[in-house]
Amino acid sequence: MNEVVVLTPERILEATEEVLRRYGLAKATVVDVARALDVSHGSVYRHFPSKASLRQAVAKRWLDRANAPLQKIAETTGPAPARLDKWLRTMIDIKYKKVCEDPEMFATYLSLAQEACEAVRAHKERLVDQVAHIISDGVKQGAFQVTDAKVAARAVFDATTRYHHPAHSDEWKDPAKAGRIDALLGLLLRGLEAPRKR
Amino acid sequence: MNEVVVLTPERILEATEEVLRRYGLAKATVVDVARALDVSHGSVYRHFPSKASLRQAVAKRWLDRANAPLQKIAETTGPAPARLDKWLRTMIDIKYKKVCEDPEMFATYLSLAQEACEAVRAHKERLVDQVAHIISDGVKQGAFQVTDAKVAARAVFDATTRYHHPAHSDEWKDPAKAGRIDALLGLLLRGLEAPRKR
DNA sequence: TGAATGACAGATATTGAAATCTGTCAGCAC
DNA sequence: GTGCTGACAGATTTCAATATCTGTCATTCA
Repeated sequence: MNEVVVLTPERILEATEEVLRRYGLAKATVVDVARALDVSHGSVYRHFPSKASLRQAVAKRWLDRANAPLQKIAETTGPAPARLDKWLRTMIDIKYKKVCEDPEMFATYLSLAQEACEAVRAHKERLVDQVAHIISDGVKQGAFQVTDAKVAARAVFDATTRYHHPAHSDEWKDPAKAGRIDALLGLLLRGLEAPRKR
Repeated sequence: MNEVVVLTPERILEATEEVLRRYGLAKATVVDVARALDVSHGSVYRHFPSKASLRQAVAKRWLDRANAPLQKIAETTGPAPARLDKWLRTMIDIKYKKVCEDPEMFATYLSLAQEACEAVRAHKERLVDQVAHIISDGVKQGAFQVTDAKVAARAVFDATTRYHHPAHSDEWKDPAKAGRIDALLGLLLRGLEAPRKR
């Protein structure tokens, strides 16, 4: 009787994503998820204490997937300025591609993320740590002049908000975007490389 | 019979703001505005072609009021770096004070602004021009090393988005905010002052 | 004559009853 | 026992009728 696949959190999350894709955030119900898995909705509650926690788990998965490629770049070795440039452009690109490929699903994940703000906070923290790691390398290499890598990383992260924070996604189609990003990243890199005065 | 005050666009805008303050954006109707002025709602349509245009005019007034103190700073003379720092901190402060003093009204104006996106675009353009003006002065003074003041101004404006764009207003109460702003502005000023390589 | 009115049509918002959903739990099946 | 079911109470959402609002315009008034 092991032909019947066991109901795991993983399978539920998979089904939830599918249901969200199909019905959208507003219409997706726990009953729908259960129906997709061909179980009663009570069973879903055996694995997730509430609909909110199920949604949070979906959001977390999504954030983790977005994090992976950036983590890789952060761990590379080589000249820090080029790496930081690459990292920032990749982050911007990931978000941009997500919103272009499937704007509806992007909006869904966005609302989901707003509910799971603690997971988002942790995600941002990880990203800032990656930037701090690159900057720290840059200091060791003598390329960057920075007192506190973490503080500088946060400043760089803040400074690029406009190009990676979903709240601004409707401005990402601006044809002048590429040039503006070049100017911004150039300014930031110069700021990191410049000798400190204050 | 001149005791009866004439109905002017200005008076209508005044009354509209009052109605918005009282009833909130969702509940404020043209009929309410007319009632506040003790005229028929048809009369309001003699001065504004639609409810949307009335709202746009209110938004525009609001943006103009926010612009005035910044314009002053931009027109000051003196060392550009300090002026730029002052200008940016003032902009951040204006927004912060607005949201603290009356969060509800801030939210109202925010929604209003989203509808009047053309007016917002023009407002931002004015602000960037002010920054460009300061940067341009800095270049003349030999303090800044910048090829294109307007491009650099846009980069600075973009970089500070997190602290002046209303979409992030719920993060402005962060106790670490002051330090993060210091780090960000320091980074940007160093970037402007640093000799260009690229 | 030019500003204001108020009645009107169509669009939009409100409301309350009915339907659906969330979360719980006693009981069933393996 | 462990994992699932399905019926249930209370919360939430839907839907359609009802009310209100937006925008127009023929008419009134000074």
